[in-house]
Amino acid sequence: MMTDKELADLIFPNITKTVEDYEKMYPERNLPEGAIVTRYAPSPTGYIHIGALYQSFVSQAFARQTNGIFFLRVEDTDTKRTIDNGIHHIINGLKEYNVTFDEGQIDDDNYKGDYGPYVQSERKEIYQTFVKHLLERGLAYPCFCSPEELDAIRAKQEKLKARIGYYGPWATCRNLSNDQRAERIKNGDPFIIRLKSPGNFNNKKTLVDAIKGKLSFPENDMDLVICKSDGLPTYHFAHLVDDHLMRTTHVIRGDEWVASLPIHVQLFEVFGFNPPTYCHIAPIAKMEDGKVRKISKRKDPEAATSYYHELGVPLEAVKLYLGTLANSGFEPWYTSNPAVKAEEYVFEFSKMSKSPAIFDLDKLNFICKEYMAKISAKEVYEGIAGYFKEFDNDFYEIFTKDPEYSTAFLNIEREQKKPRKDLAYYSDAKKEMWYMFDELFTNSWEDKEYKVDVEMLKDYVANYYDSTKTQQEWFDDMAEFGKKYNYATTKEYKANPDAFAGSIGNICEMLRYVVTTKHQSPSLYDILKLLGKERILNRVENFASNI
RNA sequence: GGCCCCUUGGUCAAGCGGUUAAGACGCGACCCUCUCAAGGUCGAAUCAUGGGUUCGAUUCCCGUAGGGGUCACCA
Repeated sequence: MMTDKELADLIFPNITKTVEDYEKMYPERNLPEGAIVTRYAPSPTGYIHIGALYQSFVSQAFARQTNGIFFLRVEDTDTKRTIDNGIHHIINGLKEYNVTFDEGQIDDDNYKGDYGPYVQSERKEIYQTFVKHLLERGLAYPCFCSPEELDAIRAKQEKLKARIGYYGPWATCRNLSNDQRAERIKNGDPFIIRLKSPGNFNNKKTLVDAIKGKLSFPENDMDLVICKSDGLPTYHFAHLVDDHLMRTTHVIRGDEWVASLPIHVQLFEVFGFNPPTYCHIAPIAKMEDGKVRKISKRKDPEAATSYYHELGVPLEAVKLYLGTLANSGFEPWYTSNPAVKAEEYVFEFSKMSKSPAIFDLDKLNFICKEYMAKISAKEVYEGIAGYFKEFDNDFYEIFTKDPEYSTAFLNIEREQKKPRKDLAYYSDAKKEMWYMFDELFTNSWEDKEYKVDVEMLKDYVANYYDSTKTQQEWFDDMAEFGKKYNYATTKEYKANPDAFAGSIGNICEMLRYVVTTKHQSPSLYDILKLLGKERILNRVENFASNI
């Protein structure tokens, strides 16, 4: 009769370390009371989902606000999904949003932390040690069922309306003798390793999730796969080993995992470890045809963080938006604190929503505008330059030719108590200010109906306009000039429209139209000043000859 | 289908047994020394449903409906 120990040695002859060895190697962390140790644990697909950004941003905030640790663990046990450079894209993609790590791979060439390796494919020996530990105690067993046999079991269960899964009487390999197992292994039969579940489906179990609150469910009685045929662990088992050994205090992850909680809790119990605090975050959703659904990588371009980058959205604003979704207290906090960073807010798990939030583009746009108005013209300039350098080099060249000029335009109506709010995205710059550049200025006055007194404007610009005047003086001058052509102040004109040719406002309007080709623009005074007398006159004359 | 979770205006949401049920986005109206963008004022719009418990339920309990998640050698 072969013992469990002998079987374990047969399966893992090269594993000589023990669970205890690893316990000593990765001791409890020495951190201040209440410090949160958490992680972001992506598969290296290179893709960053908006929900993943949300989770990592929140996780980072929790760790930092408690003087804890936020680390990156690469979950590459699914070799089929791993792509080259996937991690490079993830690290750099998150860095754009100021999400950075204390441990794990912290940038393209540097690694940090004493609880590694932080890449699952490099932890094979550790996982196998833990699997062997179970095998030695008869708490796990090799299973030789082929995918076809498993399908057959499932089909039978469906027919009988039984619970689907590998458990109890359905778990046929559970009852093999060790001699039978050894024989099949020696025979070269492929196998995987399952946990011999001690759970009873009829026993209820409750636990408290930091976000969802009290959760109750039946004990897990499925004999789950813990070690795949390639020798790598499944997610569940890797989660147990890694989060225990890395001394994670809070597992912050999407709530698609709550259904796995019975399994995870059981795994910790089997080893006698304390489980971490679970924090299951509701997903970011989307409304489609009146139905709510999780925002999807396949169907929704806006699911990728790169989408916002390409759109020219200020990435800080995306984070601010995510902050409003995370905790309702966040929004009043940042609106009343002009110069703060999103991650400085003290988040609370208990204030996170239990149900999905529908992504609201209108709200994001609003936040973008607020953000753009709050930062300096210089910062806006940098953001715009960065965007166009990547996506429209022609405009980039023009825009950056005279940084002072461009910045001055961006500063119009900015340094005041209620700053101008017309830009939402960096990419808006081109359509908002193209007419400020002679290279782009085209004779495209489209409003053919609109009547302009060209002679009057020529007279005004040539003989009255003075770019050194203050705004008030400028306006007063224009009022004075207006009298010559029988244009009154707005008030006077409104009171007696028939007595005048028009109002000062009408003169401004004509000038604005001629100079910008548009009926709307930022402060005309500032635009004229930036353009300078000569260019204004050119445009007026140009208008006269093109009309 | 089994198991689990969720449900306040169009959206994000406050509320935690007694409130005229906050606030924000969006929407509408009006006001505003040059137009826009803003800003200001006002407005429309919410407790899924049926039973309990209670002097009193948006708040607590149960059922119903609707929604979501999950049932892989994927994470």
